[in-house]
Amino acid sequence: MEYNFTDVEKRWQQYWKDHHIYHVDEIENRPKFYVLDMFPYPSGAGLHVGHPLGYIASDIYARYKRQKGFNVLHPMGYDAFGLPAEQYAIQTGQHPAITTKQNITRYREQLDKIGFSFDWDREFKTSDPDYYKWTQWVFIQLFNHYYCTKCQKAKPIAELQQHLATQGTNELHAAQSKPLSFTADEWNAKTETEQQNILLNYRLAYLADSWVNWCPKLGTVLANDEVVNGVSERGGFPVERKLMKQWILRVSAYADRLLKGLETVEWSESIKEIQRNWIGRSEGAFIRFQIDDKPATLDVFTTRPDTIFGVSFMVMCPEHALIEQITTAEQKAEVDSYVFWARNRTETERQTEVKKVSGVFTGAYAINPFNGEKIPIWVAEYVLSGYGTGGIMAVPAHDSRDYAFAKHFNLPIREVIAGGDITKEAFETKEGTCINSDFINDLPVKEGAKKVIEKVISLGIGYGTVNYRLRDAIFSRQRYWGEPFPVYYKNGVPYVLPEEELPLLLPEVDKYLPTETGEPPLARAENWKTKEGYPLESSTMPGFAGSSGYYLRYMDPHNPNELVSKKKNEYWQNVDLYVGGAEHATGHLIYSRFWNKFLFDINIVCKDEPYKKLINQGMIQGRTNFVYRIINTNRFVSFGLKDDYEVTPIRVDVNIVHNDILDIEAFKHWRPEFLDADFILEDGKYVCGWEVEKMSKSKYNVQNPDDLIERYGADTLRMYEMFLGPVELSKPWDTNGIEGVFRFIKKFWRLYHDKENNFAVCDDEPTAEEYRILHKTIKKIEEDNERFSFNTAVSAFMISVNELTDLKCNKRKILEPMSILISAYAPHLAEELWHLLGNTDSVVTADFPAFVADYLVETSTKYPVSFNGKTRLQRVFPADMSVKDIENEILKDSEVIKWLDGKSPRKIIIVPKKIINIVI
RNA sequence: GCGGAUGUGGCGUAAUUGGUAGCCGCGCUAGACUUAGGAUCUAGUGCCGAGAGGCGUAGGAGUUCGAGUCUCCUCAUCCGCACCA
Repeated sequence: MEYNFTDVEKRWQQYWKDHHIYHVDEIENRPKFYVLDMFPYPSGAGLHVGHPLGYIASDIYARYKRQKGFNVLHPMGYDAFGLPAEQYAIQTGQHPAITTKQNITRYREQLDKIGFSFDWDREFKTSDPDYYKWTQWVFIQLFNHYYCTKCQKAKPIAELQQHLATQGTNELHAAQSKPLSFTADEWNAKTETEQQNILLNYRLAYLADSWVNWCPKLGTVLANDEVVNGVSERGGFPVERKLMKQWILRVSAYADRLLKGLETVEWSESIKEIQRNWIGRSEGAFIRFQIDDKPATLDVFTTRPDTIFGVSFMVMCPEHALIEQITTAEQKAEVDSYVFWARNRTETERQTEVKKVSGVFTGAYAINPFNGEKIPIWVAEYVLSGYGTGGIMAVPAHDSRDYAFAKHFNLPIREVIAGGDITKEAFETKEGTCINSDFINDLPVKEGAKKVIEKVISLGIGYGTVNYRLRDAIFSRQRYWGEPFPVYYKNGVPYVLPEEELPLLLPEVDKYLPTETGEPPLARAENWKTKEGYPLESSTMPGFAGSSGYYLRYMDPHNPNELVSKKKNEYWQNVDLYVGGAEHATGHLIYSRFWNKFLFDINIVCKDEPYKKLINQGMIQGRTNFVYRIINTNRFVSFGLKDDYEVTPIRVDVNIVHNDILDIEAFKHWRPEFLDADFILEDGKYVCGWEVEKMSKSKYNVQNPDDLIERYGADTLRMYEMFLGPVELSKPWDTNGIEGVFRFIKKFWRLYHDKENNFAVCDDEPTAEEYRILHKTIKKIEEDNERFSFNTAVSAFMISVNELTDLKCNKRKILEPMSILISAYAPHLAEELWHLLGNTDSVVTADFPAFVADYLVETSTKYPVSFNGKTRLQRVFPADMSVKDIENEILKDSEVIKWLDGKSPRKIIIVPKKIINIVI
């Protein structure tokens, strides 16, 4: 009997649990380190081999850091609110809490089998009332704060009220939905309800009518990042635009800080770039255009104020409030029908027909403030309501979209930047010289823009500004399975509940569907109102509510009085290493940063950024196997011969295929229709084809970690997942290679055992060579761990085990440190060996072995000798030999003389301890 | 279209600072052992060539004594964004 991983793994998992080995407390004099995995949504399908990839990497790092003397916080929990459990509840009538609980139990079992070092004492799920109490609490704080644009931080709404009561909107520096203007007297004269409505214009969590992504199939509104290519991210259902009253978070107020903060975090360049694009900062100007013959103005945002003399028409988005006011009687019918058509188009339609030009003339004109020219105002879909002001000044000569529009409707195109050929296409460069532009003629573009902005300011019709693409986040969902808003309505105006009344519990409902009148499911709950009888909000919060600040709660998970205590927050600070998928780049990772910055502003947390270092693990794709059935038969032809027949490829369960060879007997019993199938073989085997696809049940390519653990053990699975390649890289799962790692684990075990599998480690003094191997390994593992290069570390373990096996080394002074080194990777194996070595404590708490450089000092160096850069031979010289001496020696070498072939070297390059290159 | 990343044996990959390209593992070949197996061990395995040797890191050019690594161009693949004014 060799290494019995089943017994060993079970035994130590129990031991770790019984002895609370992974429990962590704050320890004042010990440096902290916080390692966090993006917490999982517990889906019904359980874990497949792709999920633990990141968890294994972070677990290795957490264990390593602990052995290096850090107090490591490494928690786990569940993002438990969400659509799948609710969809399932709608179908079956079963409460989503029950499904969620079952799924979590399954997840936990699977996670436990892999041997993670999570501190489960800190576990929570977002659907626990003790947890969502704090999600609701943060919402109340957001509601009670506004963003001061002058001091660039959140401030209490009471201060804003004070300001309005004494100065009105004068000198007000607040992020707002729309600019308002009134005096203190006007404010004070307003009713309570009127004032509350106005305050919504400034609150960081506010209620507003806005054009939202409405998904009828899911019966809810979605945030921008939840809509992908015009369909819902979950389920892939169509999304429409709809004007609805919704809770919204004023994320846009933090756009600039979210952008700047990226410079302070250690994230991959690609993910920072995705966030930068999503935030989409652009510099330009707001300019107000007077409408001809009307007491109205049209505001535009432009990044190219330098092209103001090239404006030949204006465009408003179909949602623009001004349309009704300025459209002329003659144009009204046409405009109405266009606007109706455009507003009711789905996101998908819009996006697939981007190249199609459409629009309609309003009949109204604006006046160019710089030359008094009358310019026609159009309505067109290509101008978006959510960006800038919803209106643009069109400069067809220097913007390709305006150009296409002008060509289509035969509008004038006027060149104002020299250098292009506007008869062919728009000339969009930002380097160039202004022409046909009055007082900015001959100026470079940048100078021209500056001058125009100065003029705009002096005319009092605008200002230079920065605009962001980042939009406020819709925060309401018309669903059941989420956090209830701690909000009630009085006179139609929202108020938040007092903090003492939290948590506001999710009520029971008879059905998880909207009411007959189209209200969200919570409206079905009996008595869904406050003690005083005011109706409560019936929407719930979105999935990202609970995941935005969860990292904080792990610091102080059971605190009933605070989200996190000041003391514990100051100890744990923020996440040192965050591991998770790159798909959260524009969702969770933005919201979470926003949420944290707000909590920083109100002095709840001590760090401005939540996640210092981020690693995005790659996706593990499935490797699907195919068999080939000859058309109209039950005959299957092997991969290499299939081209001689007309065949249908059929996906086959990867679990009955080994190294692409089909287990024919298993195949016959896989499905009844294959029972009497026959086969055309090559070399007596049926060879399957393969393809890389997403891992999914329907493709029969799912590899379940439990099966692999049963066959090879958790340590093998852990090391194999790391061995596949760099953590960040996406790669197809291929079980074939796992045998190699399995052999390695057994070989490692055999170092400590004799042929009869008796533990046999001796106390002899190791040789210099054995010490060299050990310290080379210590150095390598330490370096690789530090740079998250776990694949190369596994390979380094294999090399040293091969070398120690060759030396038949079974010496304690080598093998004991080796067991510590490998414990982060193969904790069960390491713990067993550690105890066999006579230790009574856990290897988890052992110190990482100290590297001693002396053991690696070489007395001689083997030099590759190359001629014109091509390596020809090798020569050994003492390590301390001078360059001059080496040169003399090498030229006497008979082999070198042979390669010189009678010529004399032009130059000899000798890099000490590296290389000798002879140039002929 | 814009932005980012990647490209190395049959396969997954390695080469940390410009210094012997292919470590480690899979697969494959041959052999040993064996109550035949999806176990273990030994040797070999980038390509061409009998060999000497030649070629070789997507392709092309360049810098350098020396390039997988640096620069420029081209191609391919993946990811993100996409009427963002």
